[in-house]
Amino acid sequence: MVRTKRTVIERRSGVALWRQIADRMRREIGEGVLGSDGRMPPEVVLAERFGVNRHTVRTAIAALVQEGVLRAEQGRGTFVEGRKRLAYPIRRRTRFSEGLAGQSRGLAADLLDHAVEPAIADIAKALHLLPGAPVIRLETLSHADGRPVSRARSWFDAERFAGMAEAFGRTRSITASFRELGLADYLRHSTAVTARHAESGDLKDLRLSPGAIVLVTIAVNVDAQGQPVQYSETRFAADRIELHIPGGDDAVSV
Amino acid sequence: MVRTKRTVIERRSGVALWRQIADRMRREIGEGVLGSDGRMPPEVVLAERFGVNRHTVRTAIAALVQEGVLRAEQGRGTFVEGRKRLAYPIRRRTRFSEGLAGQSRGLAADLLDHAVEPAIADIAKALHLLPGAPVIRLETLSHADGRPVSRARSWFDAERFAGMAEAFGRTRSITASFRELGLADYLRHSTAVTARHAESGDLKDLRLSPGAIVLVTIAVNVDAQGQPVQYSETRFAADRIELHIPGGDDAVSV
DNA sequence: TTTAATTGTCTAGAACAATAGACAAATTAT
DNA sequence: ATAATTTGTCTATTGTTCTAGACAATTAAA
Repeated sequence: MVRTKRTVIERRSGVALWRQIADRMRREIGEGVLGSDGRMPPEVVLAERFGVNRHTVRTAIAALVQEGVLRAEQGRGTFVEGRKRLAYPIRRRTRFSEGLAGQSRGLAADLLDHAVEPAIADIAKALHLLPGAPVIRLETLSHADGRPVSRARSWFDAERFAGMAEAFGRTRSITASFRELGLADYLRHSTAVTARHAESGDLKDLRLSPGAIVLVTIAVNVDAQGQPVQYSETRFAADRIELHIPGGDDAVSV
Repeated sequence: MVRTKRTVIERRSGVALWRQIADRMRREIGEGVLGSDGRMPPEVVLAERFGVNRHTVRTAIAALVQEGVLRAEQGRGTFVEGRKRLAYPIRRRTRFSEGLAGQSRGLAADLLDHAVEPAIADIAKALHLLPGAPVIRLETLSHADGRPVSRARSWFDAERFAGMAEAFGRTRSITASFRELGLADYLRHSTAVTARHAESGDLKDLRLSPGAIVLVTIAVNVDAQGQPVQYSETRFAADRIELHIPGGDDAVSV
């Protein structure tokens, strides 16, 4: 990543100074610009650098401490708890754990909720089903290094993948669950990426502070015959994950 | 895009209520949830829905009017000016104008600035040059439908593509400029995507309000022999553009 | 024309954010 | 042991944001 200019803190922008500073420090920590030695500059120095009062910086630091990014010790200083952003490769055939393996430990996925429901238009279309056909919805949360990195909502044809929720709850893996249900392999058909502010539910699950950004991917997986098997919307904590799209093999058109 | 729950407006979050509401309305307008008929609900209704005072909603609307997303007419109502997000496809052969052709008119790219400078480590590495080797830096701004959509910073080997700035200033196209300089074709080698709050420079160029989000892509283009020809960092206005990756993969596949 | 619906403007007070200064408490260096 | 450095706590003041209410101005409908 290349950075040249100095972000100016904006007043009267509807975003409190402490929040702008917190967001910026979080980013710079992720980029290694700040606290690369694990230690943050003293509050007075940061206040000077951002052109604000020391108390304002303290509020920002308190937010990052709350988030688990920083740790403050009286008399000693403030230290970095989090680490650099993980690179998440988006390829035709990539699986969560393979993608992050080697960069992090403690990979895990939790099943938060699941339900069978009628497919709304978007999902029916993506899965090549009739609107209203029963689909299984899975709400999952993925961790790396003990920190939550993504929150996903996936839909599957309830007829073809009847035991999906049960299998995922046990295996904690989509790939493994598919295999149990007779699908040996699958490919990514399409992925749309956008970004927005995290919503309150995601703030909680991903342990973010208000104003934090999520990268959102909308993806469709297909089986070897090109039949859609999974539709999903995933929210990544933008300050913990970076999506990588290698330009390798040619792609199926949309 | 699928949405189930109702985003709660967060108080004491460091983000002013009017800004949270503005951000959310901008997003819902982009998704067609709000103002799909071109008309916004009355202020009183919006205030009720968000659980805030009418004046707070008015501040949010004023920001979106300033941004060009809404237009308010006394006695008549408030109307949508902007339109849905454009899809920007990222493929092996990614071209700006081809990508957005058919979705919008008035495509244009402006050259804001250019310079020859020594390559810093990141860029030298990406372009397979020695650190400090001369590179051309181009600062460009792209529009669609008369609205700015992306702001890019690109680097090229100054030796191989000596006339790049002049050619781009004239042709307003990277593809055309490459062709003039003897490069008939190029491919996308890699793309990294992340997201963050827009910085003050981009706020101005992309005509965004503070707190707005930009999608950032770091891309490397290569020639037919695999030799890197361009390194670029592009910031897209996240509420105007959605990146589309045919045949990618994402996080649910644990 | 009258009425209803809607945006625009004004005033005043309450809640929140930022500044300023002083000093306490803990740690490290001299 | 003493001094310097650094985070933690407290009080007071000022500016910004949010709420509340009233009413004007404009448009469209009855």
